[in-house]
Amino acid sequence: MDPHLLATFVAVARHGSFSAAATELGYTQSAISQQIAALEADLGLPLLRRRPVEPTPAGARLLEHAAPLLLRLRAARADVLRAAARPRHRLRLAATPLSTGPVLARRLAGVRARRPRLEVALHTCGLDQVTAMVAEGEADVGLVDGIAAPSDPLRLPDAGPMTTARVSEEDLAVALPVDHPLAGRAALRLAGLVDARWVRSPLCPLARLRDLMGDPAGDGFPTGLEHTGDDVHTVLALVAAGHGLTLLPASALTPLVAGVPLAAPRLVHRVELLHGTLPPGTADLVKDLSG
Amino acid sequence: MDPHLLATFVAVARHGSFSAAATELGYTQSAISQQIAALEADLGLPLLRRRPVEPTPAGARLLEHAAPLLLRLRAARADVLRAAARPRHRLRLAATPLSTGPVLARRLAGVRARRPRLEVALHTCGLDQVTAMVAEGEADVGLVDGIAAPSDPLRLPDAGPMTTARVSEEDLAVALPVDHPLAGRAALRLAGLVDARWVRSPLCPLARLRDLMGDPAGDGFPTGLEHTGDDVHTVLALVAAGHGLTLLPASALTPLVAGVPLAAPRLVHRVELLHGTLPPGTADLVKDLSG
DNA sequence: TTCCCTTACGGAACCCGTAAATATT
DNA sequence: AATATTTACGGGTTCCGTAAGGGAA
Repeated sequence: MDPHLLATFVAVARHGSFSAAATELGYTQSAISQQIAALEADLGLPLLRRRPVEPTPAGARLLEHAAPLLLRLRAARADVLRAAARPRHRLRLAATPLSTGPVLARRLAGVRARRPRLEVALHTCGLDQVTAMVAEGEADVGLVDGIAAPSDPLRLPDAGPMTTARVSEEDLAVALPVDHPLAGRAALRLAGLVDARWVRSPLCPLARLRDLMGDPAGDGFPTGLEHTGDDVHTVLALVAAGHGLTLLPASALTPLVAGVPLAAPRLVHRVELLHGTLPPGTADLVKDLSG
Repeated sequence: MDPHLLATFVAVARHGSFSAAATELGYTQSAISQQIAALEADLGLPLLRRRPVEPTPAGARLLEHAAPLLLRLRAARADVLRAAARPRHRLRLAATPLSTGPVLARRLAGVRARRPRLEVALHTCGLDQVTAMVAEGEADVGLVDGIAAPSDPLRLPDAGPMTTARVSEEDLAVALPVDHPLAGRAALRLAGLVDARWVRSPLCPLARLRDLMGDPAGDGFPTGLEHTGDDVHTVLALVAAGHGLTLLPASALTPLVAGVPLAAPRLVHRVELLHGTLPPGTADLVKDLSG
């Protein structure tokens, strides 16, 4: 189970082709063929069906393990190197789009005011990428958001030992078109909305909602439209146009949409700060950010 | 970061000696020396100080990553092989000692009554070993227990993607010597016991209690005596002899000790069932066990 | 000196590229 | 026939064992 072989296996499975994987990895097709053969010999099982190239059941299982394993390997390397790295006067932040609410923006402003020479780089992307960037040391600190019961921690993808700290919790609102029949309500219950049409987007993970409603595998929260991307503005526009509902922190609402407070179950939009071993000199800085 | 090198690094660090690690792993000292040199060259950092052999700060960080990484690697291999394995009429259970309460024992009896030809092997050991055994396929199903807020899942060590299911939740009791001044109380609050003397044992993880009391790094729950082992009987004897208090599920109490219900915070002793990909034919069996 | 790790060196195994063979569409 | 994977083979590298070389107690 050489990680090297595991990585080529993942590449082959992703491309569905030995030759394409070879091109990506800078090997010859022959080398890829030999590597896959070596991996299959090691496990004593066929992992890929050929022509067309697709994983066998055993291969599919291995694929589920491979990516997180390789990530943790990179994360371990990054963490060790980071522990021995020089102090920087540069803070690299990775954040999910909704994590940068007013609470954090204010704290970040405070940090910058106190340290005028500090350079801050902020990159926004999806949850998995944020955790991966923090794990691999491409970002010093990550900011992630999600929906949770009050004072419950977020459930984050596992990329090795990392520290999390609560940054803020904020009320959730159901975003609706302004002319929606429910737009006038004072508050809404989630249970009454499981059959409404929802916009599926990474900003509002419906699977998480089903989970919280005690219906993990169920078919609640049907989606008329699926949006891929990290863009809050787009989602608001989709909701305003009547494509479906979504759940957002109250501070993210705009005049484009109507926002009705979510009454029950009691859920919050939670923001957490995420980091591995911090480079020397940034520890107090992180403390300022987490409050 | 070859896992092979990582494994020898762990062995060397554990033994504090190149030669001892060589003996354990079946290599010559020279080979070990070269492997460590290769790992240090790969990372560009010294990982071990020599004479005496002990990890550098960077090496210490790597050690924290290495063990879980190697476990996940073995777990991935086991999971893939398991997916292709033959059905067995043998169920191998691994369980923490307190996980086998009356609820589970009854269900297990039911399963055996319905499947007379089924052989059951049960091994009890600590939490980390149970998860490792399940991950590596040495056990088909694991049973683990812990203290949690009601209907909250347990926090388990991470050994790769595994499925957990709630088996039972039971009230907790504070175990006291029968002649203890508090033994007559109708109920006790945990907050009033943070300064009492406790028996530290794997059966009642005090770190977890501090965590639940919102004092993760604190010095609450002082211990007069530390017990290592998986033995409930011994812990009860220690408590009865006045070495300290402990927290146990009500069903584990014996006449040796007095048990006072825990009133606040509301905590339960929770048992969960843990398994990876199940061998064909055992899926329904697991469903019976989890209820 | 003794113990223990490091370095030098040689043989075997491994890994990848070239190129020919083979299988599927 | 065309495309894509497998196999054969050779050169270069890696890896481990033997054996000699150092440094600390």
